[in-house]
Amino acid sequence: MNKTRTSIVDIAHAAGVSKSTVSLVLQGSPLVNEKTREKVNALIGDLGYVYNRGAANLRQSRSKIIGIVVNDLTNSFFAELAVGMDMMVQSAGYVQFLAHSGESVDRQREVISSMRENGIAGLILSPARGTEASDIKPLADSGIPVVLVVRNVPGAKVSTLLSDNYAGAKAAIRHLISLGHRRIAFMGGFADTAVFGERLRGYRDALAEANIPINEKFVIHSAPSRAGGVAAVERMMDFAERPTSALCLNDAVAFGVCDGLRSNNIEPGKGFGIVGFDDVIEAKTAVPALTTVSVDPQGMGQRAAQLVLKQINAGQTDPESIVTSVRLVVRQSCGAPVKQLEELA
Amino acid sequence: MNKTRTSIVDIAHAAGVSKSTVSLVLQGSPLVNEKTREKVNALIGDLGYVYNRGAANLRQSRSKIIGIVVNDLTNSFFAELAVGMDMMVQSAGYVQFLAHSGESVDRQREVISSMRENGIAGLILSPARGTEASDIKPLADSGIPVVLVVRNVPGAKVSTLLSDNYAGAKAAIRHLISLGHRRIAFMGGFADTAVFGERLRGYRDALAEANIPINEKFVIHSAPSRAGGVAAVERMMDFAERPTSALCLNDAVAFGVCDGLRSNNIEPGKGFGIVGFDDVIEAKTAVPALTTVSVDPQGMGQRAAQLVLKQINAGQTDPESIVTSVRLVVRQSCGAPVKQLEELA
DNA sequence: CTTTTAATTTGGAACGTTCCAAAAAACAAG
DNA sequence: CTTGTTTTTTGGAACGTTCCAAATTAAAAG
Repeated sequence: MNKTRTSIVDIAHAAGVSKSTVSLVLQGSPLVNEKTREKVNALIGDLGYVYNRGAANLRQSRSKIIGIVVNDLTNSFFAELAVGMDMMVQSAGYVQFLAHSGESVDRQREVISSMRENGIAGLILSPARGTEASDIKPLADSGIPVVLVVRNVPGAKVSTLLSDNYAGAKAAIRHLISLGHRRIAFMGGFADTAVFGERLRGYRDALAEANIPINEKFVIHSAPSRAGGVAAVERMMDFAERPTSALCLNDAVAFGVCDGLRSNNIEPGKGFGIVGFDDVIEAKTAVPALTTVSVDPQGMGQRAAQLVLKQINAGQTDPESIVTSVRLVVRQSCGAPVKQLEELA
Repeated sequence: MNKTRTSIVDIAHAAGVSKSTVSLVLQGSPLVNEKTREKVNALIGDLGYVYNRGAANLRQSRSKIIGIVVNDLTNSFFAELAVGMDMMVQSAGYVQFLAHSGESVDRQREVISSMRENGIAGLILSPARGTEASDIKPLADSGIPVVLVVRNVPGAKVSTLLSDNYAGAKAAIRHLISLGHRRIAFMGGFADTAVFGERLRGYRDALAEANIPINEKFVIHSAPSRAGGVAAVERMMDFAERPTSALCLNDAVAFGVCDGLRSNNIEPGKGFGIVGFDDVIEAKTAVPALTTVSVDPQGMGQRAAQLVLKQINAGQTDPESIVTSVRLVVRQSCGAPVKQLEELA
């Protein structure tokens, strides 16, 4: 109903002080006298004043807004990542523009440029497939800290926070080998992402280490989703010599593989060993509980937020590359007894 | 590297025109001469100018920012809801503050007040459990359109967009009855939410309609999550006379129920009929594919965004209450042949 | 070449803050 | 009562836009 929002000068007028004093009160300055502070604070409540952070941002030419762009919010791994960031960002007194690129680089470009116009202080980006260094260059050049999470972008000179995909995959394969498996597949994903490449490399190296020859047919490409997991199993059923177990690109694929096996009357975890990757929240409660490489997306989100906040506060700093460690959580789906392996650095 | 961001007056100076003219160009006004427009646009590219939307917002005292608060992003129903909103919001040229309240009203309050300080033009809220009318009153009073989605808040005089929980539950139960079930449970959820109440009411009425007496033991409360579904089954296994099927509060619970049945060696969809609610993306590909009441969260998100955008553009309008229709999607988990029932109003 | 009309351009105030240098007030010491 | 010190308060400029009324320029008409 108010024609015009009440401002700092309205309360200054009501309190019989200057707008500067009110401003001082607002920022909790120790310079102001206790009595005037009280008077002003009372008026703030009474007149229903709401602080205009936009005006402050303009004057100070810095904002308390962090941009977050996530490639796929409907994937629970990324949703949890976003939640982790959200926690950190909020508790640092910032707000976030959180957008979903849906794996579209065009969309991502639009969103980033819009965030830029709105004056973000930093950006956390979980890049869409196909993102190029040029997509983030202008931002970084203008001095806005950028942190890349989960996926890297070749050639980008910004900070990154990636999980140790190589070590995780290697640990998973070693475990399957220790259970006696020799015909081990790698399911899900396409060759165009760094994540896929690193995990596959871990798979290959672990097999080589155990002197198990690699059967290229056992690397089964498919969409990195639940449906992709089903598809991969269908493909596998045609093989003359079938694998006895599989490492999946991520948990979504692993669940799909379980589904696919069931519709072929194979009991996941009994007739076939499955290891996922990511340790999404449902991994624990699924039946069979999923053996998986735990990445702790929420924790990763928090670290990413901390990193960008640190860079914002420090002014410009050199890009930092962090690889977060990962651990294999052994549950039922690989057919092993339940126990937690210790953290592997 | 730039000490100071280049502004409208910098390019005005470079182009030898006034800042007003540049402003006109920026807003695509037809008043400006084609040649000057070109000159200005060229300079904008060359000098790497980026529009400062914050300054514009300040001057115009309206923004292009929409606040979205979601109670639980890690639940894929809400994640998809958010994605639907995101699409609509972006394509209308707005950006969004998207925050996750984690079902905490305190958190939600903080987040809303922070959004208010940052000058949102409208708010879409999927409220945390326990939200009260007073939590949104100040916003609504100051003329900012608010749209409540999925859950209602008693006493709040704002627009709402809810799905037809009652009709959906009723349709689901009728279907189970038509398949010959008589002992039907209702699993998941607690009595303190409106959604639970409405779905339960549909359950009761459908049973009453068929003259099936209601066994209060068959309403099994539990957390509205996958783990809650497992827990509900455990509870059920102790019953002397067990249900033969269940309507679950939502799909997450339904998946949990499948898990729980399997660990008791009951095959979901064969030994026990299950119907979910929401139709999340995995419902289709799960094994068995989940029979569920489809709510189309993404579509709902879009409609919510449209509604709030409409209200923003229309200035202040009266609150509007929309109930979105819902349809039963019959898949495998209830043991029926696959077919789609038509939309029920 | 003047007048009228239409097309373009332009200062400057305003939006709600912060920040600075400086003024005012309060207090203490001589 | 001065003077010096400390505490508190204060105008006014600035941030980067938009918007208005008015000025300037170009085109058309006479």
